[in-house]
Amino acid sequence: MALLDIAEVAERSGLAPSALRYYERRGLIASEGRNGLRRTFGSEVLVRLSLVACARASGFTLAEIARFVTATPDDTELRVHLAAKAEQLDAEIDRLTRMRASLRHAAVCTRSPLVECPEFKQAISDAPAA
Amino acid sequence: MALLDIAEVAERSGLAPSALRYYERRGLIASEGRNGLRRTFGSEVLVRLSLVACARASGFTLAEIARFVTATPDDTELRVHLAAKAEQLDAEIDRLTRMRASLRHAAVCTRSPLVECPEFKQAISDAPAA
DNA sequence: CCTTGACTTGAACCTCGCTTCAAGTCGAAG
DNA sequence: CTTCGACTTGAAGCGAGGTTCAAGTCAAGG
Repeated sequence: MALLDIAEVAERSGLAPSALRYYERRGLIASEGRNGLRRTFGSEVLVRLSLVACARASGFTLAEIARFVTATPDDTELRVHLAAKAEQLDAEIDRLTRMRASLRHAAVCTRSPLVECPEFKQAISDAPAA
Repeated sequence: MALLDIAEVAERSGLAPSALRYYERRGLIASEGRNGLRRTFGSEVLVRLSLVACARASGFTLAEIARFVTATPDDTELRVHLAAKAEQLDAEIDRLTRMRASLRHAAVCTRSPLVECPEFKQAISDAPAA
């Protein structure tokens, strides 16, 4: 099993070396050891980084992700947090779906200014919490 | 038509006065005039702030929002941008939907650590761009 | 008129997620 | 052995989205 150095991990993950060091500092990833001063990583770090990317894209902060990657099944507090986060994602999916509809309308609308269009406003404001 | 002062707008919008001043500076909102030095706003600023909140929650930057709130139908470049943004929202909705499924699974999973669960990984990695 | 509360301003500050910089280290290759 | 490229470190910096602070202003009320 070949260890990867930071440049390789960076190349294959699409992240900057500086970001990898930052992530290590924040506890999201860990190197396996050192070759001199240089970090060496197992190939599973790539899977970890893929998860990090996905979570970030879903609105998790790095602190949340760091918390999550070390989680074990008996971590009840985290489970509650995850369930709550899933609820948040429900709301966000709703919101994005509506905003997408508004944007699609705005892309063809003839009203001036666009944001005063009743149809646009309607799509935006179909919110339970107005 | 009663003009609102910044404290009232802040109260009713849930934003800090400092945020309102910041938004004004960035061109997202405008006061109607001044009472002495104090800003006075028309009640339609509340609708505007609602739109701003919605757009922010959908991933727009303040610069994008400022651009958008002044848009007119002949603004072709912006229309292209809006259509592209709607596509982005498509992808993001997909992503969030998958992440939500992963979180729901993680909330009940018995695997340790949670992120090594194959089912979890599967839900995350059902990505066209892995 | 005076007082006062809440505004104003501009600049410095904060968090987050990074990046850049300067000075130093060191393994690998020749 | 020397050289050198790419790493290391810690600190300072960046942009985004704000917040806080200190000093000043002023309308409204008494």
